[in-house]
Amino acid sequence: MTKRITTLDYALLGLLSQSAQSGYDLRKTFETTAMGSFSGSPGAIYPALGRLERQGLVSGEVDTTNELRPRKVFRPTSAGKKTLRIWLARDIDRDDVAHRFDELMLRFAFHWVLGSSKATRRFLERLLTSLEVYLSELTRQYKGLPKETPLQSRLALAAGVEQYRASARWARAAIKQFAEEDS
Amino acid sequence: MTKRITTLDYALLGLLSQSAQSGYDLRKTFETTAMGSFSGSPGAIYPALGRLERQGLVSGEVDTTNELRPRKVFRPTSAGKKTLRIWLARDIDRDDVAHRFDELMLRFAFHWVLGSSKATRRFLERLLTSLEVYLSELTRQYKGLPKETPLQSRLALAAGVEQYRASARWARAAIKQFAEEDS
DNA sequence: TCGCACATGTAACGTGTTACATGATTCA
DNA sequence: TGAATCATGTAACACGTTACATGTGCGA
Repeated sequence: MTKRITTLDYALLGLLSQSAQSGYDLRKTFETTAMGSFSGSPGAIYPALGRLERQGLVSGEVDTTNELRPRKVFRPTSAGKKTLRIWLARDIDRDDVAHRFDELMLRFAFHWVLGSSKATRRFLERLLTSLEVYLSELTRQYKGLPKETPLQSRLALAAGVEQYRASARWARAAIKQFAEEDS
Repeated sequence: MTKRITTLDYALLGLLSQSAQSGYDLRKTFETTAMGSFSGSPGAIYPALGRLERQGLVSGEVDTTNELRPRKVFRPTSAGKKTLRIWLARDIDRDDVAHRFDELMLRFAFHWVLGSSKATRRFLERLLTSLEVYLSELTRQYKGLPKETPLQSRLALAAGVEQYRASARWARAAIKQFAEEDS
């Protein structure tokens, strides 16, 4: 009965895979970068680190190089790395693009952990397929709007369509970049 | 001490402004349309309707036209309509586009409630400005990435940039549509 | 000396998710 | 008869937000 892991947990695991850090360092990353959407208030991140430590996914040790002002530095355990890799390689479906798109992008950002550009290629291809599925659904919805639908509502839906179209273009360009490389 | 109102609450208020509906109707809307991102599990929506009713923002009455199978139909009160309008006309800042973009689009979708296309024009112009502010921030972040940044992380940030660029283009086009009209 | 950045946490609170509960009607 | 749809809800649980608590070191 392994416990449920949240997106924030995965974000922490990914960041800690880049470099061992303290809770404070992680907070600053959330505050200053585009990853801020995954929060980073102390009331979220310190409990999350505690949970991950209890589950054996990260281990924290107090840094004593600077005697006063101790920091607790966390790094992923091998179990944590495995958990992260499983998440990264998960399959993608329509619901992921429809409701959890930023989680998908977070996964992609950490995809370097897997090492193989083959896995990344797979990810991007599945992403593009799901994007196209969802885009055709959205377009159908747009065309099927009752004619009395207010212009604003119509445009709001169109905004979503444009965002997803941009993402699909991006995915196609990204695939090309990874097609040229080898793993 | 007015209670905090969640995005789901506003979504419900907006939908009920279009037409009086039961909880079940609302759930189906969330399930079948792009508004699904704002959830709509029974465990979220029925309590939300109860809260709104206790706060006097909606009123529900049992529909007896169909004797068996009673439905409780909700409609916004005048206080509820006012609350909704205040939310719709709220100012937009950088944090809204950075962390709550779909909430902004939800607001825009319900903007017909305000009646005046002047308010909508204002909304779109503020939105565009905030988008441009955030876009320049993201671009700066992109250019400032350390050169050892993995390609995947770099591309993930680029995906965000492309999404926001698409939104800015959309906003410019929308402004034109509302500039032509009068209110 | 004042305030800010460093650094880690806890407590109250409310909300959403998941799963369950109930029961009638319609259709195959 | 059994499954799906209509229709409304409740209960357990855990998570995130907001606000608070505490204390050091450094620069103006």
